[in-house]
Amino acid sequence: MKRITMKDIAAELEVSVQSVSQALNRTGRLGSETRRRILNAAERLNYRPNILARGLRNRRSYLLGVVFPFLNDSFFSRILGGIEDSSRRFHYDILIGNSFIDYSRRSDLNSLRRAEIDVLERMTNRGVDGIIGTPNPRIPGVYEKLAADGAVFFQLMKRIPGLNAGFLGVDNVEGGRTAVNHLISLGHERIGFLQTEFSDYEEIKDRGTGYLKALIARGIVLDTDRFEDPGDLSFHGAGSSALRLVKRNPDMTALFAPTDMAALGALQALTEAGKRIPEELSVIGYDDLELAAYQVIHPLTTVAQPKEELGRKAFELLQEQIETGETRNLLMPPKLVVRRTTAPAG
Amino acid sequence: MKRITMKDIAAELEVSVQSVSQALNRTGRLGSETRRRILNAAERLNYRPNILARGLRNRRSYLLGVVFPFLNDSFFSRILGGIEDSSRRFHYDILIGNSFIDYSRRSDLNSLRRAEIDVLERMTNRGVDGIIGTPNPRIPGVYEKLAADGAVFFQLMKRIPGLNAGFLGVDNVEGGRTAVNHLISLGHERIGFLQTEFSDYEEIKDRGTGYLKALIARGIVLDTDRFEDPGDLSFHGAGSSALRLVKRNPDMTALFAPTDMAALGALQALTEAGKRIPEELSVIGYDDLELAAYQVIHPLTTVAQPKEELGRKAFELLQEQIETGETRNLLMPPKLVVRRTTAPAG
DNA sequence: CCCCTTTGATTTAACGTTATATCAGTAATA
DNA sequence: TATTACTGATATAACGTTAAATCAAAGGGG
Repeated sequence: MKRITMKDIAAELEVSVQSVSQALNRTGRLGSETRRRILNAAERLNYRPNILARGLRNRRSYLLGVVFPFLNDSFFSRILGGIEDSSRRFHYDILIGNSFIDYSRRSDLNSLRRAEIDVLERMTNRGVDGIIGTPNPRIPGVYEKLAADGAVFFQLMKRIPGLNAGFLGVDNVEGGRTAVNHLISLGHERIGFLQTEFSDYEEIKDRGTGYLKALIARGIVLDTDRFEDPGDLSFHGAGSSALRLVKRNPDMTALFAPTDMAALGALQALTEAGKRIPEELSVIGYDDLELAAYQVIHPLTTVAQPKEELGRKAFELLQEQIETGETRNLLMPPKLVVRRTTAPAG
Repeated sequence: MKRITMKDIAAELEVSVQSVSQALNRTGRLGSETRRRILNAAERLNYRPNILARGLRNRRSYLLGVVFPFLNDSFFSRILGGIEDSSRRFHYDILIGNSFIDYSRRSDLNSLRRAEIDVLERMTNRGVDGIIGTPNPRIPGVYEKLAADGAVFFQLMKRIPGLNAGFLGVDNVEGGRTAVNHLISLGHERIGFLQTEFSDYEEIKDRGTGYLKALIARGIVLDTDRFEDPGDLSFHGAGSSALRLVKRNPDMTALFAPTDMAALGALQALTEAGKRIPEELSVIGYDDLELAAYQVIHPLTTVAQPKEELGRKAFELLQEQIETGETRNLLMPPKLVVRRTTAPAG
């Protein structure tokens, strides 16, 4: 079944194609009677605009690219949901792509670079008005080209130093401080931190900075070197780290794990080692994954990042950037969610 | 910075635009020397094809629509990852949309219908070659129009009765049977089932059918009415259901929860009620959400649906449908994942 | 009654690409 | 040498839409 075009409507009513366009878009000055007839015919013939053609002509596609390292990740997919939620209202459609950023496996940078460029090029070739993405800071020189390809880029969560593009993230230093302040306010002083061993996990480093700042601000004297353990922060890696920390610091009463996954790994390992939580050791995580909320034995106290809100906000900022050309940077506050892995120090 | 078009290359080399097109696409018959010069210039000037224009001309967009009830859902986002994985290789891009718009508000069928139609229309207006989606069977008459709008539709996970469109799902009866057979093989006979109270959860009903069939096949005599409890299968609802079941059947030694979320709710409620799992009661779930794998105390035995594989396969089938016009239905086998919530009956 | 403005509509051209037809020149065939 | 067949390139038109220019007719003011 052939799709109805403006041409068809024009032929049907013996008016010009332009009149049809004007009636449908309420531009120009068309007699109300003619407009009515055209609108009627469009309805009757089930006319649907061809957005490709419109985009070609207008050099404005109302298409948005969204590039995340992973799509099959609960964290990013919730952000995506937020973006979709907003963009729909403004008649933007979303083209998705993942860039395969893979920190843990240390896949070679060149192929990552290729993959990332490839996704972006495919999007710009489609004429996207803009791209929201979480860039890989280890791969420089990828996003700089974007502007040349006519697309506006907006950075979400991660940021390329010196790149002239908007950015929205969460204040990780503040988040770390919030987590540790919570522990301190419960009476804890000897607080451990699961540090990352990878130098480019900037969010984790920042959360560690927040940890230190919270301690200093409260005047807590601590050999933090002894209370930090650099591991890989995977479920199992974090478990090992936590055990090492506990062994090294028998007097430790609380632990700050900078990701929920790490917190779960720690919980698992510690529980199996016989530690009672939170009676003997308080644990706090970071991210508020859905994983965390449904822990059967240990609903996890954590710091929440407003995922849907991040997506919505990112879209607003991108849109603004498209309209005005101005780039804005913004930090949203994280939020503490108290569940059942933390308790006053005995 | 203006994007380079074929026109620009043509002007630069003083050849026709058509020659440029032929060189780039290896169509027609162009002298190898001319072709070389054009390819060189394209490279040098950083030419990028305009896929909108190509799509307009070719009436083939290499665009795919993906419509799920939710985007911010770990289950669907993993499927999406699979689709993306495949489609990328064939130079398809993916337009996403979610059909269950008002998840916060309690929405009536009519607005759901509007939302679903809206998403689909936006996609067809973009000239997508096809749409992969999980339709809402409670809303008939939505997808029938799609063909008229020139788009191929492929059903994933859920199916509209009588709709002439391909379908890919998981065999839920078989899955239910697999789960219960596992319990039976561990020596359990008095096995409970968390039934749904909603009549249109066909997957759950099917899993229940599998439950019954497994019992019959092994010659187990059971008052299944007494061992089923129809609840809402949410985390908390499943918890209440599980408690009711246990109270009503003190001799019950195993429980089949037809979703992981329900299983977690049951675990939570049962554990709090003092039930030791799996010593006193075996529990098996369904879905293999990431939630399940990381249960600290109770890593969950479950039936896994191959999510990424589903996505990939769905794409293959859709592509085939685009190429040949033939629609295929397919059922993939679910897979048992044994973890720590099941043990031999004491 | 003529000029000017307004109203309502059409014509033209363009967005970037590509299928089809065409054309000029050369080589092969009769 | 005239005819045919190929080779390498170009010209034309079209996909569906819309901005800008144009045009015809009607109304208004002096």
